[in-house]
Formats: sequence, structure tokens, C-alpha cells
Amino acid sequence: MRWSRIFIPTLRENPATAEATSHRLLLRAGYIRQLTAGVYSYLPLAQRVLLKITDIIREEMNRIGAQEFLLPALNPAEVWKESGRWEVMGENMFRLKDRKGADLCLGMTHEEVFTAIARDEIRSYKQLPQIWYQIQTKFRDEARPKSGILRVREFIMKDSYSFDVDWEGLDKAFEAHREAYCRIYDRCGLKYLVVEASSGAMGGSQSSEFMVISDAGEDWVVFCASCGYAANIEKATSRLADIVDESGPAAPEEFPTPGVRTIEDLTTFPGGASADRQIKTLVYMLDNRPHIVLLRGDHQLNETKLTDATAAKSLRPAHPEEIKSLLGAFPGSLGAVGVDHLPVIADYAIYGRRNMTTGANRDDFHLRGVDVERDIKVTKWADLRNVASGERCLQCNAALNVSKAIEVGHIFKLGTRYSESMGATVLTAEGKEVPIVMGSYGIGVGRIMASAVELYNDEDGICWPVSIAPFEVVITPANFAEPMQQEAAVNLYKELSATGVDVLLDDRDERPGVKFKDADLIGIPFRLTIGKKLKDGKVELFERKTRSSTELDLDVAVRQVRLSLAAAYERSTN
RNA sequence: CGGGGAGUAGCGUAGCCUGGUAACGCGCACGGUUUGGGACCGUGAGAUCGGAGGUUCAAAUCCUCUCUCCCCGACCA
Repeated sequence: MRWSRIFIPTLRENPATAEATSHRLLLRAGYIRQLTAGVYSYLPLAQRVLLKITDIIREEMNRIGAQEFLLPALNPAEVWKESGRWEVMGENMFRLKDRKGADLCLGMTHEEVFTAIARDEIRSYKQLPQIWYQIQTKFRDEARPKSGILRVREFIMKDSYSFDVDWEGLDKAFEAHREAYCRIYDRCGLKYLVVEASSGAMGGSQSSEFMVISDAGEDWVVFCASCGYAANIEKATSRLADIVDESGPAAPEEFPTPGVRTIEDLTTFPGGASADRQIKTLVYMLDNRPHIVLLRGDHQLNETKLTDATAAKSLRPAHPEEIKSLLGAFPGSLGAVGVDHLPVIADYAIYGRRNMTTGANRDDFHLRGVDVERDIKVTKWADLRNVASGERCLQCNAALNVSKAIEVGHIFKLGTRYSESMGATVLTAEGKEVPIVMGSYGIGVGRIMASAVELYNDEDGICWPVSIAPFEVVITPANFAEPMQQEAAVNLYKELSATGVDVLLDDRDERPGVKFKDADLIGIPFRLTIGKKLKDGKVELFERKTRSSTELDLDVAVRQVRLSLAAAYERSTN
């Protein structure tokens, strides 16, 4: 491909509205353009990257015996009503009506449609197992699209679904996917973690997410560098440092705390207590019924853990007025001592604690000397708190890290949730009718692209891993109008192309500086520079990532480029 | 949905407070000089200032409504 003929609208300045690094660079380097909030056009360079990624995905999916489909993005309401998700998906689903007034939606995911096919066509255990996948556009009406192509309303996803007669079969399909996903992310050159994830309200027994550590991410992951433990913060647990409480009074003592509203306030208030000696009292509406939630003062509630622990379908913090009428005080002076008219869900971290301080359910008053076991009627103990950085790993006792991450993939054991609601069953060898056991597995294709940019960039632009770069090599003659340079450049271009190398020839009538800057910006891994030394039979090979260059004899240049490429591929898969 | 910010030429911005008929840099076109890290000189094209309504002799500027985008939060099988 000649640069003069491919559409690469690079921007000299940073776009004003782009905050995230990947957003800024993909825009500036001419990969993407925004159409509207959360909807992007992929320009030729981006399309080349996406194709490289999807080629890798296809190879690895096919390797585990998966079969590629292409399902409709436009779905009738019926299948979604059958599974019950027409209601569950709520505002996040794009809905529309056709000319006859029938309800339709744009697919957010494809459990329903694939399950409908399985239900209609698969009768016998002999037709199983199956792994079906597609690479297709999904639509989700996100409340807040953000960070360029990281969180969008229309996006490309590889989604696959496994169908088995039994759970052992599902375990195999799940494991096959886990391994395939690792190969895919390895080959794309990403650094990632496989983390335990919350199964959520959708049932199922196990799920893992594939996470790229990045500040641009929206999830938090907890991981242990020494033993490899890794989990989404919605699932992660840790060991806390032991606290020895001295015994307190025989009964809680009320004391005035005028103006104290927060845990922090009480730590500095005379007669108060440090945060880890306080009990934090929250009131939540779980399926519209009030519950008290207790945590140690310095701990944060994780709402997903609360949802998982209570199997609640809906959850929200109670409003101050609701709290006042339930407990007699506003937030800031709440406690669970003596409360027996509301369920109390408490985090394990306050189990057995003594001589604690908490609100008195009387505005501007607190209680000290609270023994949890003696004074509070806990109806349910659960793990509710967010793990914090520096807490100890349960497996090996090393300090845990907590980092932001981009979710690039999610594999999920669904079980029979969809096959049961939609009636997808098979006959077993014994002639018994059983629901098909399913798994569902997703990869965000655009997120792989964005993650690679987040991971590999510098002040000059993007530094793509070779395997997903739009071109592997760019040939840059300092002056293309100069006949010697032109001839050498065109010959190298032809020879490299002939050996299957993806090469871009910068044939533009631009000054060398412009060509170098553009090549760096768009992030081509290798640049063959042809300049003044050509008269001595020399060209230069520049590696984008390391900014190192080596002088090559013209006649070995093709061989050397291919060796360097091979080495770069080798590195990215290790 | 709550809070904050912004819409002026293809891009980045100034002008707005204190109304007087749109400016600068980059990019673009043409001519010339240049050619190893975003060249220089000259000439030129390009904006009814997001939209609608209002105030005024006069509105990018003041008022009202509205649309869109960005950021923080809520939300996110």
C-alpha cells in the first residue's frame, strides 16, 4: 500500500475532547472518528487492526472446534420475552417498532437467538457438544459512553456459546475457551490477568474475566504478585491484620457528638475512635425492603457483593427521610444496637469485635463500648467489603495490589438458565429429556485495540505489537522524488510484499520530518529509512518501540527485516 | 438521572464580562525557495459564530427555550 493512496487523516494537534490516551491517539493518528456519543467510525488503519485481531480470534476459536455463525443484530421481542430479559435489560436495550407496530430490539448479546436455534434444531445428545460463535456488532444504550472506544454503545464482539448434555461437558468447553482466550490475548501482545469474577444475578457457577491493567479501565482487580491470585474486586477477598480489642464497659454508653457526621469526623472528635474501631451503618433497600448493612469504619461496601450475598434483584441506598423514619436518626448517627425490626447484614470483619463505637440512632449522639456479639442482632454474616491495596493474600500472605483494569473478555458458565426458560432440551442416552447445559464467552474486539494503545504508547504516538499493527513495516524514503531513493524504495516494497510482509510505502512529497512524525504517530513497528547513505549501499532499520536503529546493507535489508519481524512475533507470544 | 464544562473555518483556539458586523495558529489551493525529525516567503479559498425565538438602531456578545458533545458521579447479563 502506498501512503499517498490510503486515507490516513492524521491530526497535528491533540483533539480537544479526547481524554483517554487511546481515544486521543486513535483520533489523532487517523484511526477513528466519532459519529455521535459512543458510536465511532473505523477508518482504514483501524479496520486493518480489527481484521488482524479477528483473524487471530478466528484461528483460535476454530482450533477448539468452534463454528462461525453470523446472527441478526435486529431481534424480535419474542425471544427476549421468552428468556425474561426483555424486562431485565431495561434502559440499556435499544428498542424499536416496525411498521406493523411489532416490538424489536438491537441485540446486546446473543444467548437468546443461539438458544432458539439450538432448541429448534438439536434433539439428541448425539448432536452435542457444540461451540458456536460469531463476530458481530452489539448495541447497548449505555448511560454514559466514555473514554473513546472503551465504553461505547455500538461495538464489535466475538461471542460464543457452548452446548453440552452435562456439566462435565460444560467444564471442558469452559476450559477450552480459557486456553483459547489466553492464546488470543498473548498473540495480540497484551499483558493481562485472568481474574475470578462475580457470577451476578444471572446464575451460573463460575466466571472469569480477562483484564488489562490500565488506569483507563473501569473495573478494579485485586491481584497477588507472589502467588498469582487474581479477582475482580466484586469477588476478591483478603486477610486483615489482627486487631485485639480491650474489653469495654458492661453496656454501651451514649455520648454527645454534636456536628459529627462521618467516620472521619469521629476519628478526630474528642472521645471518638479510630476508623477501624468504628462500625459503619448503612441502610439499603433490597428489593424495596429496608436492610441494615454493617461494616468496619474504614471499609467500603461493595454493592455487587451485597447483591450476591442476598440474591437481591434490585438494590439502592435508602433515602435520608426513609432512614429517619426507620431508625429515628439521619445518616451520621446510625447504629444497629438494639435494632430488631430490620434485618442486619454484617461484614465478617466486625465479627466478635468489642468495645466499638457506632451511631446511637439519635442525631448528634454515638455509642461507645459496643460488643458486636452482645449488643447487635446480626441476621446474616457475609463478605461485603472492598479489598484494599496492601491487605494480605489469603493464599500466601503477600501484600495484595488493587488496580484499575479494562475488561477485554469474559467467560461464563451459564448452566441451564436459558435452555430451561426457552425449552432447549435433548434426550440423553437413557432417553431422558434434559435441558442443554450452556456457557457463554465474549471478547471485546475494539477493546483489544484500545487496550493495546493504552499499554503501548509514548509521547510520539502508538507503538503497536507487530501482530495487530496495521502494517508491519513502513518504508520511508527521505526524498521520494530522488530517483535512486525511489528505485530502492519501490524495489524493497515489492520484495517485502512478495514475501508476505505487510508494508506501507511512504511515497508522499513531504519533508522527511513529517514522514517520520506520521510513522511514529500511527505506530508502525518497523521503519526502513532510505536516505543519503543509499549511495554507500546502506539503509536504516528503525524499531518504533525501542527507537533504536541499525544500518543495513541494501542487499540484506529484506532478509534482516524478516528476521526482525520474526523476532518481534516471537517476543509478543512469550 | 444528579453535578460541572463546552459548542466560533477541516483541526486547535481568541473575541463574549463592557453589543458596533468575525481574528490567530495549523491544515488546504496556487507560485517560488527548500528536503534526515511536523520548513520558509508570497498569494488565495474557507465561518450566516450549534438551532429557534426575543431585546436593541445594531447581537458571536444580553435574555428565554432547545439540541449536541465532553468530564465527575449514579448505572453497566
